[in-house]
Formats: sequence, C-alpha cells, structure tokens
Amino acid sequence: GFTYATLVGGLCNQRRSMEGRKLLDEMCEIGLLPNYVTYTTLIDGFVKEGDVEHAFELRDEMVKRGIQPNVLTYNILVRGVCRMGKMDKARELLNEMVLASCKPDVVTYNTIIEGHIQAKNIDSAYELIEEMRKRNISPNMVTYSVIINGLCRNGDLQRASSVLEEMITFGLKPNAVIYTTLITGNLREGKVDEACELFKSLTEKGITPDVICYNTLITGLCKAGNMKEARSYLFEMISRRLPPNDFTYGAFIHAHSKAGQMLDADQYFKEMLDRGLMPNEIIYTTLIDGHCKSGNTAEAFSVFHSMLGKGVLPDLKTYSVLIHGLSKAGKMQEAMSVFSELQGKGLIPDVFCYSALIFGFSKLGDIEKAAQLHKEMNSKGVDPNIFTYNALIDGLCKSGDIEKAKDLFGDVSKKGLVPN
RNA sequence: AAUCAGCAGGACAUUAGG
Repeated sequence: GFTYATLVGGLCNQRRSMEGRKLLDEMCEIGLLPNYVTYTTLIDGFVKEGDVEHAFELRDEMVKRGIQPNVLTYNILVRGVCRMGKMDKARELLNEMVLASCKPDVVTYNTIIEGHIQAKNIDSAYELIEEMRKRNISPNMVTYSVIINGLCRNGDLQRASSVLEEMITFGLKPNAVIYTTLITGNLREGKVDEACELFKSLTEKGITPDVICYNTLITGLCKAGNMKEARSYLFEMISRRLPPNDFTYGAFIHAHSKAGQMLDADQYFKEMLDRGLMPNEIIYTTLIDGHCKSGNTAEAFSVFHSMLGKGVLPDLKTYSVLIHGLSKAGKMQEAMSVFSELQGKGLIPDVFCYSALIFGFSKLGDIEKAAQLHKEMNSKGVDPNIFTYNALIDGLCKSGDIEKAKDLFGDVSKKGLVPN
C-alpha cells in the first residue's frame, strides 16, 4: 500500500492522474485494496488538474469499498469546489464533515475563506472566521495571510494593516509571507517607497526575507524603472546565500525588454546561464517579446529556436508574442505559419492569437483575411474582445468600408463590450 | 506516503505631444 501511494503520488505530481487511476484499478484487479492515502493522493491529483468530477467519483468509490475519507480527503474536495467557485457546494461539504464526525480543521476553513475571497466576498470570509472561533478552531498564520491578501487585492491597505495589528495582539508573529503579501499590496497601488520601507523594517522585526520576498521587491523596483536599486537587492540576496531564480531574473529581463534595452536584457539572460539556471519558457517569451517590440523579428526567431534547442517547450503565450511581433512587422506569411505550427503542437489558439493576426491583416488592408479569421474564431468558440473589434474596425475604416465598420461598432456594445 | 497563504511573460495609436 505504501509503495502504491508513493507511485500514485509521483504520477499525480506530473499531472498524470489518469494514469494513477489506471494503476489503482490494476491494484484492485490483483487483489490489492488501495488504502485511504492512495485514494486521497489521487483525489488531490485530479483536483489539481481541475478535474473535480473524477475526484468525487473516486471519493464515492472509496466509500463503497468501505474506506472512510478523512479530513485531508475532505479538505482536498473542498478545495476543488472552491476553485470552481461553487461556494454553496463547499458549505455542503463542510456540513457533511460535521455529520460524518470528520471534524473540519483550520485547513478546511482556510480553504473556504480563500474561496470566498477569490469570489470577492470578504463578508462571507469574516463570517467563517467567526464560525471557526465558535468551533474552537483558532485562525492561524495561513488564515491571516489569506485575509490580508484579500484586502490587499481589494486595494484596502488600511484594513490589511489593521488585520496585521490584530494578529499580533492575538499573539501571532507575522512571518515573511504575511509581509510579502503586504509589500505586493503596496506595489500594486504604486506605493513603491512604502513597499521598500516595509521590506527594510523586516530585519529589526527579526524576520529574514526569503527569495520570494526579495523577488517581490525587485519586481516592484524594476517595474518602477529603478533598476539600480533593484540590482543592489539582487546583490544583497546573493550575499545572503539566497539564490536568485527565474522570477528574479525575469523581473530585470522584462523591464529592460519593455524599455527596448535588449542588450541589457541579454546581459541578464547570460548572467542567469552563468549562475547555472535553466531559463524557463517565461524567460524566453519575455526576451522574444522584447526583440519583437524593438522590431527585430530575426533575433526573436533566433531566441525562439534556441529555446527549442534547449528543450524548453513554448506555450501559447510564446507563440502569441511571436505572432504579434510578426503581424506588427507586416510579415503575415510567417505569422500564419507560426499560427499553424502552434495548432500542430496541439495548442488551441486564444483571443490573443486571433486578434494579433486580425490586427496584422487589417493593417495591410487585407480585410478579407481579417474577416475570415474573425469568422473562424467565432466558429471555434473563441470570443472576440474589444481588441479584436478595434483591429477589425480599423481595417474596415482604412479600406474605406465605413458602413461595415459602423455595423461592427454596433456589435461591440451588443456584446456587452465597451469601446475604448 | 496525502490537504491551505506571498513573487516574473502576450494585444489597441507611430512621421508626430494618446
């Protein structure tokens, strides 16, 4: 049983839950009854892949075999329904746990609280905190971080700070996660100085910033164009034996790329390699985007090919960036060939890809092709958005077809979109 | 051996100050 649970866990970690499921069936066939850990591990695998249906199926199956789900099993299912925004279902599960005398714990509550917060329902989150207190379950560090994050995302830094105070009066010492959340909140509101001050105050509070905390601040500084200070924090983290990672370098590469400073971006890319890091698809996509934006599609392709050579798989965004770059440069044949390449790899083009192509064709006055792609996306169930319409309308206007442009303009509000 | 929190990438204007 032990070994099987480990094997199943391994498959789940690689997002291969279906294979884990088959393994479990094979176990049963040779007369080995999977234990509750094996089941729970697999249920978690399905939930992580967003396949809540299979997760519940497995739960029913384990119950049929006389194996009782425990708190972890339930918590995982609760997470699954929360992710889908089914908060009423989460409540049902919570009630079911109480009835099954499988007492909800702090993780159960934290999970549901986060669900409500993601649904922008802070009040429900607070009610749950009351409820957990009544059940003698104390909010812990995670509970507070979830609440503070919710408030920060709402732009309510004031309340976030008072919750911070509150947790301190309850005897909880905020950790690096809590402060990183607050730093991110300040940065989102453009309060870079405040974010820096918070960061600097950590040492006197006896908190050691970790890699994520440094990354957060560095990203904020880079986005604010303060590359010098960002770099000094990069040195600081290295000297503290905190290894910079893709996130860290991504911040620098992104900022330089956006500013059209591709030599600097490349420099950071090389620095990553020197440190033994293997840049992921995000880093490559950032570089490709940068080269495209400086009008150098040849270099963009060369980066694209080097990522392929290193075995890094381009994702939809990588392709979309390339397509956009080529479209902008009027290289529609190449753009279309990248477009078919991505489909050949089993990727499904999204509204970004289509809009980029439509933009390109419209710009060249090829409204036929633009209209054709518009039709195609509709038939494939990809909803055009305001950017798609802008490109289409722009093309029609340029070619003098004002009537059709007006018609499309009318469609925009019919679709509930707002012209910008 | 299994569950909860914090960090990075893609779109609209280009002769010109959107």
